[in-house]
Amino acid sequence: MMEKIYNPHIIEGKWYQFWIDRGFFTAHNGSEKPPFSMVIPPPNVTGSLHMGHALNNTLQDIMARYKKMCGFNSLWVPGTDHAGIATQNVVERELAKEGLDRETLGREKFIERVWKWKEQSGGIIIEQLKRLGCSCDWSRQRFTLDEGLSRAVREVFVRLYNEGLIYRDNYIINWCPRCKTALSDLEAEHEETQGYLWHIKYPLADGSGYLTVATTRPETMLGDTAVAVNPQDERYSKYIGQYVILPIVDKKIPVIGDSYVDTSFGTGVLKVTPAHDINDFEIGKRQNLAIVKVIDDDGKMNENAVHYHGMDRFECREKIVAELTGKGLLEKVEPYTLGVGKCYRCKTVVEPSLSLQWFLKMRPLAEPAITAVRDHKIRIIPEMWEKVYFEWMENIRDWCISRQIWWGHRLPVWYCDTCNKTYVSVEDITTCDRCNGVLRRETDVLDTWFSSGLWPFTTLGWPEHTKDLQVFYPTALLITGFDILFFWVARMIMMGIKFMGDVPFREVYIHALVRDAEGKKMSKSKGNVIDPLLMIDEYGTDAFRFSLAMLAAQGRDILLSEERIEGVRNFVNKIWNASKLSLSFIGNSNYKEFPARSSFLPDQWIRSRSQKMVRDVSDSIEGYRFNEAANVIYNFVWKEFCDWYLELIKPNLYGKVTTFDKESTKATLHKTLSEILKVLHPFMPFVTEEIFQRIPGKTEDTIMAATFPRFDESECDEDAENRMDLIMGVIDVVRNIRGETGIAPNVKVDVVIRSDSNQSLLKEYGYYIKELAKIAHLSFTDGAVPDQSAVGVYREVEIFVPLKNLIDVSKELSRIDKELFKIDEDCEKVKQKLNNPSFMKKAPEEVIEKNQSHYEDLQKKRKKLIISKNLLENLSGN
RNA sequence: GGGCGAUUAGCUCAGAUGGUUAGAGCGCUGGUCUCACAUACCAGAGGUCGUUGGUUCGAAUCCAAUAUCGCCCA
Repeated sequence: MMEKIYNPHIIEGKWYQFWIDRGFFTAHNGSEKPPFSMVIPPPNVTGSLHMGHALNNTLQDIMARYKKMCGFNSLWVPGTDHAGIATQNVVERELAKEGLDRETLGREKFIERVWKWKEQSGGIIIEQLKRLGCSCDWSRQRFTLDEGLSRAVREVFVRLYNEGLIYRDNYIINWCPRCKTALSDLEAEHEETQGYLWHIKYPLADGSGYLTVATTRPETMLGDTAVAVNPQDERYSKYIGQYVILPIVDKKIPVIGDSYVDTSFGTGVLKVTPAHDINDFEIGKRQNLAIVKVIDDDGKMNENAVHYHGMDRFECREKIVAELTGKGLLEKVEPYTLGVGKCYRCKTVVEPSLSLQWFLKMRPLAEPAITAVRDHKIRIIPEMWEKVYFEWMENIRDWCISRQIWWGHRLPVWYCDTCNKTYVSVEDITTCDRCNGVLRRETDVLDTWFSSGLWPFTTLGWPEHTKDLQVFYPTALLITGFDILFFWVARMIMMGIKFMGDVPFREVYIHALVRDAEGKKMSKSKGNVIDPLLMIDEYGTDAFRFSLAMLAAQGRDILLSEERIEGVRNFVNKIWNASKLSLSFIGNSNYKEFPARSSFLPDQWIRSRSQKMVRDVSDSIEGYRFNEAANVIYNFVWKEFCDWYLELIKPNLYGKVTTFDKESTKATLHKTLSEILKVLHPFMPFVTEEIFQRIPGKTEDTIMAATFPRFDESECDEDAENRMDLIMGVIDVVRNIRGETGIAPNVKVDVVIRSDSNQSLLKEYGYYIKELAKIAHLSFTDGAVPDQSAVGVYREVEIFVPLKNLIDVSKELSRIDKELFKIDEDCEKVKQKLNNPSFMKKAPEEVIEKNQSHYEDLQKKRKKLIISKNLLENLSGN
């Protein structure tokens, strides 16, 4: 017995466990079937499921289940990312609560502690993915710090180093004073900030005056080693070669000429701080300038900052401005909007700082990765993102890969302090083979994204030559959000090509970001997050997933609101109830070998419609138009299947009409319901499994193993659709008249129909028209029309509803007027087209024909309405 | 500063390669507890598709400019 209201909670856990127990998620690399593989964008171990994950993994699961049902050997590899900085931050916060910090604990103990934490709470997100219904192959679950993956990372590092692509150098990097580590360029997020442009006078050394520089960061002046002007700048070129006195520090620094200087920015004089600005650093290199660091790793001023030594950099800024003002060296201050780099993990303002770090040379890796996309070895969908990809890849800069944290892959690098030799090795080493000195291992770890960049092949077993790699690499598809296009997707492409000799995936589908109903990015600080788990608890996984799919239009942000999910919850309930009714009709009959053809028009019609639904859904999924697919199903199920088909078969199956063969209808119902469930399954795994299990004669143990319906043209029947359209149209007209004239639903009306060419059809299905339109007596006429009737027209059929004492004539008249007005409007538009000689000459024939027949239909309808209007006017006049 | 995207009903959004007579959900209005479902059923109102030009027989759809909003990169 099925409940009146669908209750997801008793059902979801049950079937998920069933799928796991029966191993339905496990892919077999010995399978004969063609492979379809994806790797999950590994969520952070620290993470818990947010809307972005929910959308991302829902879409992946739709593809995984869909492809499996289409006969593919479908593999979806799950796993998590160690998320270096984020995880370390979390554990450090825990330590802080105990009054500890990692320094006092020491590296080894700290790492132990993180692992412990990971074992305890690192699995939350995996459990949440299961609640989302994800059909990941959990037997292949990986973690970026797994032994296997760690070995792969070392292997890659060593190879890249030996090829000269990895190098160690002093360069300006983004330093986070709070996380106390270097960051890559991508990890510094630029944020527009209201600041100031301070104009500071630097006196000329010869006392002949001064040059005014403009800067947004006065505290860095302490590290200035030159001022630069553009040699083309007539105002200043004469000063090149002279010296200015750096205020506060009281040091002589040269005035240099460099074409980098933008003459239109500020005063046209640039202060050059090679240790704290990337462009200044480049100038410094070109011009052989001294480099003076003034800010240390804590974000505090260092010993070079004279009397500001030890002061916080922002406090120092204020103090310097005050000092300059006092000395009369501050010319003016103007408000200025500037982009400030912030740490993507902790939002602290990053400090561009000269530092000895490890880098990966990107150009040689980027070239083939650009070509791969350009030659469509990888297709990025929507295509728009290809442009973004190219833009970034073509301007790529070397990647700072070393981090001064502890949680991560420690660089496989050893130094000999005795003879200064550097070793890079896959295996741990202890002694210097040159001088026998004791080796010291590099303390830095790698950027987390370094290991995730290897994800598509390391998860499949690389560097071992595994069967999985052979079968499942390259993966077929990657589904991810655009926020990690550079962080992750681009790097995987480069690494895949480099180490596997082939792209890591054939297609990349980039989906939008989930925002709140106001279009704002969901964030904890804004308090506008919708917790997916709460939504699942409240409305069920299926409703939640389907909502996301419905909203997942390409290239758009997804604005999610709870009302939306509620609406879909109702849809799930609709499916549940429609299935309940259908199953009660079907009973125990399994219809495995039932003849295809039914003489009952609604059967022919729904079969035809169902095929088109199947076709449209497949096409949409294949094109990653998930919203389209979801909408097609939604409309088919609710409108065509429930509102029309189920209502039409009731008289037959309840035994009120015996004209048509019941068994054919039941067979059709059986077939259509099965098709609906299968098509729906990738979107709504749970409810479809639950109902599928109740269908008599099912041949598979699980709907997961059922075959996704294939478009069957032999079931399409244009004629049946056309005839059904007429019947539905006639019913609509009667309903419309009833509604518009205010006839109560429980009051039955009489209807007279006049139709030249469709009378027999309408007579044949008269009973059904009567049922659905609440008609007492339905009769047909060839000539005379009933008095005092409302009239409606559908195609060539005239429908008369005698109103007698039922309604107000004036209401009916205004209804007709309204309709006439619309028809006249349409007529005018079409007539204009048809009267236009160029249209008639240039438009394709079928467009002209369509317009002509449309015009004729409108005219016929118009005439009929005018007649009935006159009829009513005469009557009301009497 | 460079690039990209958005602007369609009260709200949130659909509308590949131009032929639409502009759709949906929610909300709203009116009516129904009709034997699967009131998480439902039936009916209805509501839009000159941001603005201005252009291409075309024909533009929400293509082009250009402009406004507003958003994102990315520097």
